[in-house]
Amino acid sequence: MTGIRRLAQHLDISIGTVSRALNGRPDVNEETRRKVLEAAAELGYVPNQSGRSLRQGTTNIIGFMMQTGTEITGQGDTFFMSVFDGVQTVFARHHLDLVALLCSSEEDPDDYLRRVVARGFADGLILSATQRHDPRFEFLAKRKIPFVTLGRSLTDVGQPWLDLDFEGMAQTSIDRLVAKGHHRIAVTRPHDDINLGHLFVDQSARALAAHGLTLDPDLVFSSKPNEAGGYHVAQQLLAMKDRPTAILLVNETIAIGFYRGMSEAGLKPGRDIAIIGRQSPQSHFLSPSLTGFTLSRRDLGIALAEALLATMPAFSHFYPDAELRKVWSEDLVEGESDAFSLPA
Amino acid sequence: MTGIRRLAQHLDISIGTVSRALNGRPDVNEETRRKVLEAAAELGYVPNQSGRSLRQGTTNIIGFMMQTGTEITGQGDTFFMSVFDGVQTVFARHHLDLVALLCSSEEDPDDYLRRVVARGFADGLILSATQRHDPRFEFLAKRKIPFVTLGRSLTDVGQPWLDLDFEGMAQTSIDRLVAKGHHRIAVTRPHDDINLGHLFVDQSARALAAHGLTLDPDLVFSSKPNEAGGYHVAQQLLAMKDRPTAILLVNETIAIGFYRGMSEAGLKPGRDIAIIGRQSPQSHFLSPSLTGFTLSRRDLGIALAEALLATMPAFSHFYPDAELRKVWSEDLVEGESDAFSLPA
DNA sequence: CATAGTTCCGTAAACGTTTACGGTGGCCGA
DNA sequence: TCGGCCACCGTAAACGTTTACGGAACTATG
Repeated sequence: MTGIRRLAQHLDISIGTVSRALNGRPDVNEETRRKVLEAAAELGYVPNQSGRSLRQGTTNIIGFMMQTGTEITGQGDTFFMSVFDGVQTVFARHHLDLVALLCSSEEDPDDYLRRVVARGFADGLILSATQRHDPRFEFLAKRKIPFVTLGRSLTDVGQPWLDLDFEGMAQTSIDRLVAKGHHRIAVTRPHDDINLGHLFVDQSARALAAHGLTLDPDLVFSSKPNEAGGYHVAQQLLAMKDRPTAILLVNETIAIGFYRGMSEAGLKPGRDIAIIGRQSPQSHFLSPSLTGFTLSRRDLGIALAEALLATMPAFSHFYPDAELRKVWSEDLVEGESDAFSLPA
Repeated sequence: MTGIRRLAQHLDISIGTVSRALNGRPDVNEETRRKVLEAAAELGYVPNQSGRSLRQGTTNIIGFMMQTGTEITGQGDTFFMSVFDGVQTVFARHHLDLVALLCSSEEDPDDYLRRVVARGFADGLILSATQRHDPRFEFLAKRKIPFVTLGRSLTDVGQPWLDLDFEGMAQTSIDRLVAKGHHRIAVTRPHDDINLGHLFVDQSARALAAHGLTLDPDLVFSSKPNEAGGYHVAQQLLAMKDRPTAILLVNETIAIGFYRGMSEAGLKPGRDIAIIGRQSPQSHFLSPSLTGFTLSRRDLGIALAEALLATMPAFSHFYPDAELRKVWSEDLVEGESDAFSLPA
């Protein structure tokens, strides 16, 4: 005699009533519910997840899919850890278990997702490292699996997304640098069609245009989003005959490599080139200090979780007015890396 | 009509035979097995995991528990990502699904583990960030849940573990530095009772003793395993009147902070102080280059997976002679950070 | 030919839940 | 008194598998 049956026998009531009591159904006497909960705690009863999954066709698991190994994510990965943390706190309130599904570098993300879904692993999914054209979207939409993405994509199937505010960052940065007298300004963009990084480039161009300036195509650098990428950009940029006086480093981690590249060339950020980047735990140890955007990753995770739950029928009533699609603004923290200004 | 029943009906055989065919049981005609597999592929049938879990009492899931948010892990987290990758490749061969269980900074790891286990989440677990005295060990042992740990602990319940070769690193480092004429050598250790970091300190002392030297207690620095920790160590160390001429930075990421601390004081690694640390993707961007130990994280993950499977009855025959307890040696990559030597 | 053994397959129970359905008893109003 | 309603509870089916058991057909052995 195990599980709920044991509990029922111990209380001398039927298993149906026990189940109803535990699941908060209305049609059970409050007095008996009290007894059931008490006995459950006493006997240390916890419902068997396989049993309820089988019956309800639901797993109570949400998967957060990330890529490992490959340098696509690049974020130094503490980024995702923090976001995950925020997501977790929301789901915990609903007794949903959050697990990280790390797609190995050896496996195709699409195949991996297919396996996960075929196995009926999760009730909902969070996708990161979205691609410009991402087949996963349609796949999930066709199977009616609720999901939300961290990052935009051109493949829109109506799912909720959250993303960084590329446009806002570009606008703010350009305005700031132009005000300091710069007119040859370089920007970086993701090397592949990850996310909608091109929005950053586009908006930079528009912002420059508003000041009567143009974005030189030679000053758009494609970079892997890691230290090596930034280092490589520095090498390319410093080899130019007519090198820019300022640069926007849109990714979190590339500033570290860029600094290294500059110092090897005997140059100093903020003195020889103005830099605006993004803050990260690692960037705090750069010298001179980095001027860059900062982001509450945890809040981002919370918003991500709420957006997902808002689309799941069983939970949507908890979040009637969640923002389903939202760019996440970042604050600019001023450092010394963009101190370099040109005479008017 | 769904699932295996549909498949059976389509083939006009019994569901029992279908199940046996799919699960590779011997008592089924090879010809029918072929047909079943064919039809399964055609109809896109995949067994319902809840059903088999309920019946077999097994989930086919292995959980890799990590801590998030808190600075305990510190490894810049790419460390775990890489290890995870290695684990994954092994499990994939056995159709085991690996998920990452990230314990939030807000939750007690013991409570978190309790929840995971109560839910019957996984067939086996990998624990990281082991503590000097770790209650999780006995908890799992009592429930007879197979697990392996990445890191040693004084709480030994006979489970397999893999760990870094603290003794080897200490011995190699001390010998090397002493050969360069250093006799005031500092070492770092984890700030809390994480892992068995004290082994590093102990072995350093023994190695020094073998050279007729002693380890000054004032030169043992306790450090959080992240950039800030290294920075703090630098500040303490540089403020000393009789400061050491060399230091061992046992953690992967603290060198970055230590470098920063030195440069702020106008000092240069490898010129004013000899440093031996540990390599990481980030440390490649340090200048001067770091002399440090390097580790095949992926291989470590593979060994970890094999050690776990070796203790699980259903898989142990695949790994008859897996090494269950092993320190993982690292190679020393020579850089410029320990160039500083003293005249004999 | 009788017997034993082997190979293959069908039957049905079991895993632990949830939930539709129906039933009992009490209360209330007509 | 009766019918109806309500609050509560028990019964049993269902979810999709796996597997112990037994049986049928066939082969080998004497």
